[in-house]
Amino acid sequence: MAKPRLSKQDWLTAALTALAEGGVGAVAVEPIAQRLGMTRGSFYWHFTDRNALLREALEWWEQQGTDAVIERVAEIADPRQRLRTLFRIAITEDPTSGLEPALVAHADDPVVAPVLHRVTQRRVAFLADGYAELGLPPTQARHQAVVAYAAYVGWVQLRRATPSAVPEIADDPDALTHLVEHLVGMTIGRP
Amino acid sequence: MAKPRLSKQDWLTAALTALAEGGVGAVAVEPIAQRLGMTRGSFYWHFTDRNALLREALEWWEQQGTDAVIERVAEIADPRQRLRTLFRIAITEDPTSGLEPALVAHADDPVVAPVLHRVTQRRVAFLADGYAELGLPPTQARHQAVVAYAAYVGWVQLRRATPSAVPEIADDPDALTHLVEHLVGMTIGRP
DNA sequence: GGTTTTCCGTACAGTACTGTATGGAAGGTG
DNA sequence: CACCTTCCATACAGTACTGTACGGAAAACC
Repeated sequence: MAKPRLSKQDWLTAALTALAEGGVGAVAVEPIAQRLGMTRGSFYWHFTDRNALLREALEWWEQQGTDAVIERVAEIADPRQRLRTLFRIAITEDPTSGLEPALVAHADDPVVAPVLHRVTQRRVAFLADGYAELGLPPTQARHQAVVAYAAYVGWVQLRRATPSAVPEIADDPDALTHLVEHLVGMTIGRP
Repeated sequence: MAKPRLSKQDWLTAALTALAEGGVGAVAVEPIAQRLGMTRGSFYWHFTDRNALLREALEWWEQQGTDAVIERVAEIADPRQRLRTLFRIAITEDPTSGLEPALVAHADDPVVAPVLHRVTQRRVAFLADGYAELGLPPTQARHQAVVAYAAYVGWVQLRRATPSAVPEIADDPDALTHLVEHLVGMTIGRP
Protein backbone atom coordinates (compact mmCIF):
# COMPACT_ATOMS: atom_id res chain seq x y z
CA MET A 1 0.00 0.00 0.00
CA ALA A 2 2.85 2.31 -0.65
CA LYS A 3 2.60 4.32 -3.81
CA PRO A 4 -0.26 3.79 -6.20
CA ARG A 5 -0.55 6.52 -8.74
CA LEU A 6 -2.66 9.45 -7.69
CA SER A 7 -5.66 10.91 -9.42
CA LYS A 8 -6.72 14.50 -9.36
CA GLN A 9 -9.46 13.57 -6.93
CA ASP A 10 -6.93 12.31 -4.42
CA TRP A 11 -5.37 15.73 -4.31
CA LEU A 12 -8.77 17.38 -3.97
CA THR A 13 -9.89 15.33 -0.99
CA ALA A 14 -6.51 15.71 0.63
CA ALA A 15 -6.79 19.43 0.14
CA LEU A 16 -10.20 19.48 1.79
CA THR A 17 -8.90 17.52 4.74
CA ALA A 18 -6.01 19.90 5.17
CA LEU A 19 -8.39 22.81 4.82
CA ALA A 20 -10.65 21.49 7.55
CA GLU A 21 -7.76 20.94 9.90
CA GLY A 22 -5.65 24.00 9.38
CA GLY A 23 -7.55 26.56 7.38
CA VAL A 24 -6.77 27.96 3.99
CA GLY A 25 -3.14 28.41 4.87
CA ALA A 26 -2.82 24.67 5.38
CA VAL A 27 -3.68 24.02 1.75
CA ALA A 28 -0.02 23.95 0.83
CA VAL A 29 1.44 21.78 -1.85
CA GLU A 30 4.52 20.54 -0.09
CA PRO A 31 2.86 19.31 3.14
CA ILE A 32 -0.02 17.66 1.31
CA ALA A 33 2.36 15.95 -1.06
CA GLN A 34 4.28 14.70 1.92
CA ARG A 35 1.16 13.26 3.49
CA LEU A 36 0.30 11.54 0.24
CA GLY A 37 3.78 10.12 -0.03
CA MET A 38 4.48 12.07 -3.19
CA THR A 39 6.61 14.95 -4.31
CA ARG A 40 5.43 18.24 -5.71
CA GLY A 41 6.29 16.94 -9.18
CA SER A 42 3.07 14.97 -9.11
CA PHE A 43 1.02 17.97 -8.11
CA TYR A 44 2.21 20.31 -10.80
CA TRP A 45 1.27 17.78 -13.39
CA HIS A 46 -2.37 17.62 -12.24
CA PHE A 47 -2.76 21.29 -11.40
CA THR A 48 -1.31 24.51 -12.64
CA ASP A 49 -1.28 26.31 -9.35
CA ARG A 50 -1.87 26.23 -5.64
CA ASN A 51 -4.89 28.41 -6.18
CA ALA A 52 -6.23 25.98 -8.74
CA LEU A 53 -6.15 23.24 -6.14
CA LEU A 54 -8.03 25.35 -3.63
CA ARG A 55 -10.56 26.50 -6.17
CA GLU A 56 -11.34 23.08 -7.59
CA ALA A 57 -11.50 21.54 -4.14
CA LEU A 58 -14.05 24.09 -3.04
CA GLU A 59 -16.08 23.60 -6.19
CA TRP A 60 -16.16 19.90 -5.59
CA TRP A 61 -17.25 20.50 -2.01
CA GLU A 62 -19.96 22.82 -3.18
CA GLN A 63 -21.22 20.18 -5.56
CA GLN A 64 -21.14 17.30 -3.11
CA GLY A 65 -22.11 19.03 0.09
CA THR A 66 -24.92 21.19 -1.20
CA ASP A 67 -26.13 20.46 -4.69
CA ALA A 68 -26.07 16.70 -4.32
CA VAL A 69 -27.81 16.75 -0.95
CA ILE A 70 -30.49 19.12 -2.10
CA GLU A 71 -31.09 17.06 -5.20
CA ARG A 72 -31.33 13.97 -3.05
CA VAL A 73 -34.00 15.49 -0.86
CA ALA A 74 -35.91 17.68 -3.28
CA GLU A 75 -38.19 14.90 -4.45
CA ILE A 76 -39.74 14.39 -1.04
CA ALA A 77 -43.26 15.72 -1.34
CA ASP A 78 -44.12 16.59 2.24
CA PRO A 79 -42.16 19.73 3.17
CA ARG A 80 -41.89 18.84 6.83
CA GLN A 81 -40.55 15.42 6.07
CA ARG A 82 -38.21 16.94 3.53
CA LEU A 83 -36.73 19.36 6.04
CA ARG A 84 -36.46 16.60 8.58
CA THR A 85 -34.39 14.32 6.41
CA LEU A 86 -32.35 17.25 5.16
CA PHE A 87 -31.28 18.24 8.65
CA ARG A 88 -30.71 14.64 9.56
CA ILE A 89 -28.41 14.16 6.61
CA ALA A 90 -26.62 17.42 7.29
CA ILE A 91 -25.97 16.54 10.91
CA THR A 92 -25.05 12.88 10.62
CA GLU A 93 -23.24 12.83 7.29
CA ASP A 94 -20.58 15.41 7.79
CA PRO A 95 -17.78 14.01 5.65
CA THR A 96 -15.13 16.63 6.33
CA SER A 97 -16.06 18.00 9.71
CA GLY A 98 -14.81 21.44 10.47
CA LEU A 99 -14.66 22.61 6.91
CA GLU A 100 -17.31 25.26 7.20
CA PRO A 101 -15.78 27.17 10.10
CA ALA A 102 -12.49 27.01 8.24
CA LEU A 103 -14.13 28.66 5.27
CA VAL A 104 -15.86 31.29 7.36
CA ALA A 105 -12.57 32.03 9.04
CA HIS A 106 -11.22 33.02 5.65
CA ALA A 107 -14.39 34.58 4.32
CA ASP A 108 -12.42 37.46 2.84
CA ASP A 109 -10.23 35.20 0.75
CA PRO A 110 -10.85 35.88 -2.94
CA VAL A 111 -11.10 32.19 -3.73
CA VAL A 112 -13.27 31.28 -0.74
CA ALA A 113 -15.70 34.18 -0.79
CA PRO A 114 -17.70 33.38 -3.95
CA VAL A 115 -18.13 29.71 -3.09
CA LEU A 116 -19.14 30.48 0.47
CA HIS A 117 -21.69 33.00 -0.74
CA ARG A 118 -23.24 30.65 -3.25
CA VAL A 119 -23.50 27.82 -0.76
CA THR A 120 -25.13 29.80 2.03
CA GLN A 121 -27.51 31.53 -0.34
CA ARG A 122 -28.51 28.24 -1.89
CA ARG A 123 -29.05 26.51 1.44
CA VAL A 124 -30.97 29.30 3.07
CA ALA A 125 -33.13 29.67 -0.01
CA PHE A 126 -33.94 25.97 -0.02
CA LEU A 127 -34.87 26.09 3.64
CA ALA A 128 -36.99 29.18 3.09
CA ASP A 129 -38.88 27.39 0.33
CA GLY A 130 -39.61 24.55 2.70
CA TYR A 131 -40.89 26.83 5.43
CA ALA A 132 -42.98 28.71 2.91
CA GLU A 133 -44.60 25.44 1.87
CA LEU A 134 -45.39 24.91 5.52
CA GLY A 135 -47.53 27.99 5.40
CA LEU A 136 -45.25 30.79 6.53
CA PRO A 137 -45.42 34.10 4.70
CA PRO A 138 -42.29 34.72 2.57
CA THR A 139 -40.52 37.16 4.86
CA GLN A 140 -41.09 35.11 7.94
CA ALA A 141 -40.15 31.94 6.10
CA ARG A 142 -36.83 33.43 5.13
CA HIS A 143 -36.20 34.67 8.62
CA GLN A 144 -37.02 31.29 9.99
CA ALA A 145 -34.66 29.71 7.47
CA VAL A 146 -31.82 31.94 8.55
CA VAL A 147 -32.33 31.15 12.22
CA ALA A 148 -32.59 27.42 11.62
CA TYR A 149 -29.52 27.40 9.41
CA ALA A 150 -27.60 29.44 11.96
CA ALA A 151 -28.54 26.95 14.65
CA TYR A 152 -27.32 24.10 12.50
CA VAL A 153 -24.05 25.85 11.65
CA GLY A 154 -23.43 26.69 15.27
CA TRP A 155 -24.12 23.12 16.25
CA VAL A 156 -21.56 21.76 13.84
CA GLN A 157 -19.07 24.34 14.97
CA LEU A 158 -19.62 23.60 18.64
CA ARG A 159 -19.26 19.90 18.07
CA ARG A 160 -15.88 20.52 16.55
CA ALA A 161 -14.71 23.12 19.05
CA THR A 162 -15.58 21.20 22.19
CA PRO A 163 -16.88 17.70 21.55
CA SER A 164 -17.09 17.18 25.30
CA ALA A 165 -19.95 19.66 25.41
CA VAL A 166 -21.95 17.94 22.68
CA PRO A 167 -21.60 14.21 23.15
CA GLU A 168 -25.13 12.95 23.11
CA ILE A 169 -25.90 13.22 19.43
CA ALA A 170 -23.96 10.56 17.60
CA ASP A 171 -24.88 7.84 20.05
CA ASP A 172 -28.32 8.79 21.18
CA PRO A 173 -30.88 8.58 18.36
CA ASP A 174 -33.52 10.21 20.51
CA ALA A 175 -31.44 13.32 21.00
CA LEU A 176 -30.92 13.49 17.26
CA THR A 177 -34.60 13.41 16.44
CA HIS A 178 -35.22 15.91 19.19
CA LEU A 179 -32.67 18.29 17.72
CA VAL A 180 -34.05 17.81 14.22
CA GLU A 181 -37.58 18.50 15.38
CA HIS A 182 -36.30 21.57 17.11
CA LEU A 183 -34.68 22.82 13.91
CA VAL A 184 -37.69 22.06 11.78
CA GLY A 185 -40.44 23.34 13.99
CA MET A 186 -38.91 26.10 16.02
CA THR A 187 -41.66 28.61 15.80
CA ILE A 188 -44.17 26.49 13.98
CA GLY A 189 -46.77 24.39 15.73
CA ARG A 190 -46.96 20.79 14.65
CA PRO A 191 -50.17 19.88 12.81
CA MET B 1 0.27 60.57 13.12
CA ALA B 2 3.07 58.45 11.91
CA LYS B 3 4.93 56.56 14.58
CA PRO B 4 4.03 56.85 18.21
CA ARG B 5 5.67 54.19 20.31
CA LEU B 6 3.78 50.98 20.65
CA SER B 7 2.63 49.24 23.76
CA LYS B 8 2.25 45.54 24.22
CA GLN B 9 -1.49 45.98 23.95
CA ASP B 10 -1.16 47.44 20.48
CA TRP B 11 0.44 44.26 19.30
CA LEU B 12 -2.22 42.16 21.01
CA THR B 13 -5.16 43.90 19.39
CA ALA B 14 -3.41 43.91 16.05
CA ALA B 15 -2.85 40.19 16.45
CA LEU B 16 -6.53 39.62 17.19
CA THR B 17 -7.53 41.61 14.14
CA ALA B 18 -5.20 39.61 11.95
CA LEU B 19 -6.47 36.43 13.54
CA ALA B 20 -10.07 37.31 12.79
CA GLU B 21 -9.27 38.14 9.20
CA GLY B 22 -6.89 35.41 8.20
CA GLY B 23 -6.87 32.71 10.83
CA VAL B 24 -4.04 31.57 13.02
CA GLY B 25 -1.64 31.57 10.11
CA ALA B 26 -2.15 35.29 9.67
CA VAL B 27 -0.77 35.97 13.11
CA ALA B 28 2.67 36.57 11.65
CA VAL B 29 5.15 39.03 13.02
CA GLU B 30 6.38 40.56 9.83
CA PRO B 31 2.98 41.43 8.26
CA ILE B 32 1.56 42.76 11.53
CA ALA B 33 4.64 44.89 12.06
CA GLN B 34 4.21 46.23 8.58
CA ARG B 35 0.62 47.18 9.27
CA LEU B 36 1.65 48.92 12.44
CA GLY B 37 4.37 50.80 10.63
CA MET B 38 7.07 49.10 12.66
CA THR B 39 9.79 46.57 12.17
CA ARG B 40 10.14 43.24 13.89
CA GLY B 41 12.73 44.76 16.18
CA SER B 42 9.87 46.30 18.14
CA PHE B 43 8.04 43.03 18.44
CA TYR B 44 10.90 40.99 19.79
CA TRP B 45 11.37 43.49 22.53
CA HIS B 46 7.79 43.12 23.78
CA PHE B 47 7.46 39.39 23.19
CA THR B 48 9.77 36.45 23.18
CA ASP B 49 8.08 34.53 20.47
CA ARG B 50 5.38 34.36 17.85
CA ASN B 51 3.62 31.83 20.01
CA ALA B 52 3.77 34.19 22.95
CA LEU B 53 1.91 36.79 20.94
CA LEU B 54 -0.80 34.35 19.97
CA ARG B 55 -1.12 32.99 23.48
CA GLU B 56 -1.33 36.35 25.21
CA ALA B 57 -3.72 37.70 22.62
CA LEU B 58 -6.06 34.77 23.19
CA GLU B 59 -5.82 35.13 26.93
CA TRP B 60 -6.74 38.76 26.65
CA TRP B 61 -9.66 37.88 24.44
CA GLU B 62 -10.79 35.25 26.91
CA GLN B 63 -10.67 37.81 29.68
CA GLN B 64 -12.49 40.58 27.80
CA GLY B 65 -14.93 38.56 25.77
CA THR B 66 -16.08 36.11 28.39
CA ASP B 67 -15.03 36.84 31.94
CA ALA B 68 -15.70 40.56 31.78
CA VAL B 69 -19.09 40.11 30.13
CA ILE B 70 -20.20 37.47 32.57
CA GLU B 71 -19.08 39.56 35.49
CA ARG B 72 -20.94 42.49 34.06
CA VAL B 73 -24.17 40.53 33.85
CA ALA B 74 -23.92 38.23 36.83
CA GLU B 75 -25.35 40.74 39.26
CA ILE B 76 -28.71 40.89 37.51
CA ALA B 77 -31.12 39.13 39.79
CA ASP B 78 -33.85 38.00 37.42
CA PRO B 79 -32.45 35.11 35.36
CA ARG B 80 -34.58 35.85 32.32
CA GLN B 81 -33.49 39.46 32.27
CA ARG B 82 -29.92 38.37 32.83
CA LEU B 83 -29.94 36.05 29.82
CA ARG B 84 -31.64 38.70 27.75
CA THR B 85 -28.99 41.34 28.33
CA LEU B 86 -26.26 38.75 27.97
CA PHE B 87 -27.39 37.75 24.51
CA ARG B 88 -27.96 41.35 23.60
CA ILE B 89 -24.44 42.27 24.58
CA ALA B 90 -23.00 39.24 22.81
CA ILE B 91 -24.78 40.04 19.57
CA THR B 92 -24.35 43.78 19.40
CA GLU B 93 -20.94 44.24 21.00
CA ASP B 94 -18.80 42.01 18.87
CA PRO B 95 -15.49 43.86 18.93
CA THR B 96 -13.49 41.58 16.70
CA SER B 97 -16.06 39.97 14.50
CA GLY B 98 -15.12 36.68 12.98
CA LEU B 99 -12.69 35.71 15.67
CA GLU B 100 -14.60 32.71 16.92
CA PRO B 101 -14.88 30.90 13.60
CA ALA B 102 -11.20 31.57 13.10
CA LEU B 103 -10.48 29.85 16.39
CA VAL B 104 -12.75 26.92 15.65
CA ALA B 105 -11.06 26.55 12.30
CA HIS B 106 -7.84 25.90 14.17
CA ALA B 107 -9.35 23.99 17.06
CA ASP B 108 -6.51 21.48 16.93
CA ASP B 109 -3.84 24.09 17.38
CA PRO B 110 -2.01 23.50 20.67
CA VAL B 111 -2.23 27.17 21.62
CA VAL B 112 -5.84 27.65 20.56
CA ALA B 113 -7.34 24.45 21.94
CA PRO B 114 -7.14 25.12 25.69
CA VAL B 115 -8.48 28.66 25.42
CA LEU B 116 -11.30 27.59 23.17
CA HIS B 117 -12.23 24.82 25.57
CA ARG B 118 -12.26 27.06 28.60
CA VAL B 119 -14.36 29.71 26.88
CA THR B 120 -17.05 27.41 25.57
CA GLN B 121 -17.26 25.50 28.81
CA ARG B 122 -17.56 28.70 30.79
CA ARG B 123 -20.21 30.17 28.53
CA VAL B 124 -22.34 27.08 28.28
CA ALA B 125 -22.13 26.59 32.03
CA PHE B 126 -23.24 30.14 32.69
CA LEU B 127 -26.17 29.73 30.32
CA ALA B 128 -27.09 26.43 31.91
CA ASP B 129 -27.15 28.07 35.30
CA GLY B 130 -29.52 30.68 33.99
CA TYR B 131 -31.87 28.15 32.50
CA ALA B 132 -31.74 26.12 35.69
CA GLU B 133 -32.82 29.18 37.62
CA LEU B 134 -35.71 29.45 35.22
CA GLY B 135 -36.92 26.11 36.47
CA LEU B 136 -35.46 23.57 34.11
CA PRO B 137 -34.05 20.35 35.52
CA PRO B 138 -30.23 20.26 35.30
CA THR B 139 -29.88 17.98 32.29
CA GLN B 140 -32.47 19.78 30.26
CA ALA B 141 -31.02 23.12 31.29
CA ARG B 142 -27.64 22.13 30.00
CA HIS B 143 -29.08 20.81 26.77
CA GLN B 144 -30.99 24.02 26.31
CA ALA B 145 -27.84 26.00 26.97
CA VAL B 146 -25.94 24.11 24.29
CA VAL B 147 -28.66 24.66 21.72
CA ALA B 148 -28.98 28.35 22.50
CA TYR B 149 -25.25 28.87 22.42
CA ALA B 150 -25.00 26.99 19.14
CA ALA B 151 -27.68 29.22 17.66
CA TYR B 152 -25.79 32.30 18.78
CA VAL B 153 -22.49 31.03 17.41
CA GLY B 154 -24.07 30.13 14.12
CA TRP B 155 -25.67 33.52 13.91
CA VAL B 156 -22.37 35.32 14.35
CA GLN B 157 -20.76 33.04 11.83
CA LEU B 158 -23.50 33.54 9.27
CA ARG B 159 -23.36 37.28 9.68
CA ARG B 160 -19.70 37.19 8.84
CA ALA B 161 -19.94 34.65 6.03
CA THR B 162 -22.77 36.30 4.13
CA PRO B 163 -23.87 39.60 5.57
CA SER B 164 -26.36 39.93 2.76
CA ALA B 165 -28.35 37.09 4.26
CA VAL B 166 -28.52 38.66 7.73
CA PRO B 167 -29.03 42.37 7.30
CA GLU B 168 -31.91 43.18 9.56
CA ILE B 169 -30.23 42.98 12.92
CA ALA B 170 -27.94 45.96 13.29
CA ASP B 171 -30.50 48.41 12.03
CA ASP B 172 -33.78 46.98 13.17
CA PRO B 173 -34.14 46.97 16.96
CA ASP B 174 -37.31 44.93 16.75
CA ALA B 175 -35.58 42.10 14.97
CA LEU B 176 -32.90 42.14 17.63
CA THR B 177 -35.33 41.78 20.50
CA HIS B 178 -37.13 39.10 18.58
CA LEU B 179 -33.93 37.13 18.11
CA VAL B 180 -32.99 37.59 21.75
CA GLU B 181 -36.37 36.40 22.92
CA HIS B 182 -36.00 33.43 20.65
CA LEU B 183 -32.64 32.55 22.16
CA VAL B 184 -33.82 33.01 25.71
CA GLY B 185 -37.15 31.29 25.58
CA MET B 186 -36.83 28.65 22.93
CA THR B 187 -38.50 25.80 24.67
CA ILE B 188 -39.63 27.64 27.74
CA GLY B 189 -43.00 29.25 28.07
CA ARG B 190 -42.98 32.81 29.31
CA PRO B 191 -44.47 33.23 32.79
C1' DG C 1 22.12 68.10 30.92
C1' DG C 2 23.92 63.79 31.54
C1' DT C 3 22.72 59.09 32.44
C1' DT C 4 19.84 55.22 32.46
C1' DT C 5 16.10 52.77 30.78
C1' DT C 6 13.00 51.95 27.20
C1' DC C 7 12.03 51.13 22.70
C1' DC C 8 13.07 50.42 17.75
C1' DG C 9 15.93 49.76 13.17
C1' DT C 10 19.24 46.96 10.61
C1' DA C 11 21.78 43.10 9.31
C1' DC C 12 22.44 38.21 9.23
C1' DA C 13 21.60 33.01 9.20
C1' DG C 14 18.03 29.59 8.98
C1' DT C 15 13.64 27.44 7.54
C1' DA C 16 9.61 26.44 4.65
C1' DC C 17 7.11 26.91 0.70
C1' DT C 18 6.28 28.11 -4.39
C1' DG C 19 7.04 27.46 -9.38
C1' DT C 20 9.75 25.82 -13.32
C1' DA C 21 12.54 22.81 -16.00
C1' DT C 22 13.92 18.45 -17.20
C1' DG C 23 14.78 13.61 -17.14
C1' DG C 24 13.01 9.24 -16.47
C1' DA C 25 10.06 5.36 -14.79
C1' DA C 26 5.51 3.05 -15.11
C1' DG C 27 1.58 1.63 -17.84
C1' DG C 28 -1.02 1.19 -21.72
C1' DT C 29 -1.29 0.24 -27.06
C1' DG C 30 -0.20 -1.13 -31.71
C1' DC D 1 8.67 -5.56 -28.10
C1' DA D 2 8.97 -0.98 -29.62
C1' DC D 3 6.43 3.24 -28.81
C1' DC D 4 3.87 6.66 -26.76
C1' DT D 5 1.44 8.69 -23.15
C1' DT D 6 0.93 9.35 -18.41
C1' DC D 7 2.69 10.27 -14.20
C1' DC D 8 6.35 11.33 -10.85
C1' DA D 9 11.29 12.56 -8.90
C1' DT D 10 15.03 15.70 -8.74
C1' DA D 11 17.35 19.94 -8.96
C1' DC D 12 17.32 24.90 -9.08
C1' DA D 13 16.01 29.92 -8.33
C1' DG D 14 12.90 32.92 -5.90
C1' DT D 15 9.99 34.54 -2.03
C1' DA D 16 8.36 35.16 2.74
C1' DC D 17 8.78 34.56 7.39
C1' DT D 18 11.31 33.47 11.91
C1' DG D 19 14.81 34.44 15.51
C1' DT D 20 19.07 36.56 17.07
C1' DA D 21 22.55 40.08 17.66
C1' DC D 22 23.76 44.50 18.02
C1' DG D 23 23.63 49.41 17.56
C1' DG D 24 21.31 53.68 18.17
C1' DA D 25 17.50 56.96 18.91
C1' DA D 26 14.01 58.63 22.30
C1' DA D 27 12.00 59.22 26.67
C1' DA D 28 12.34 59.26 31.51
C1' DC D 29 14.59 60.32 35.62
C1' DC D 30 17.24 62.64 38.57
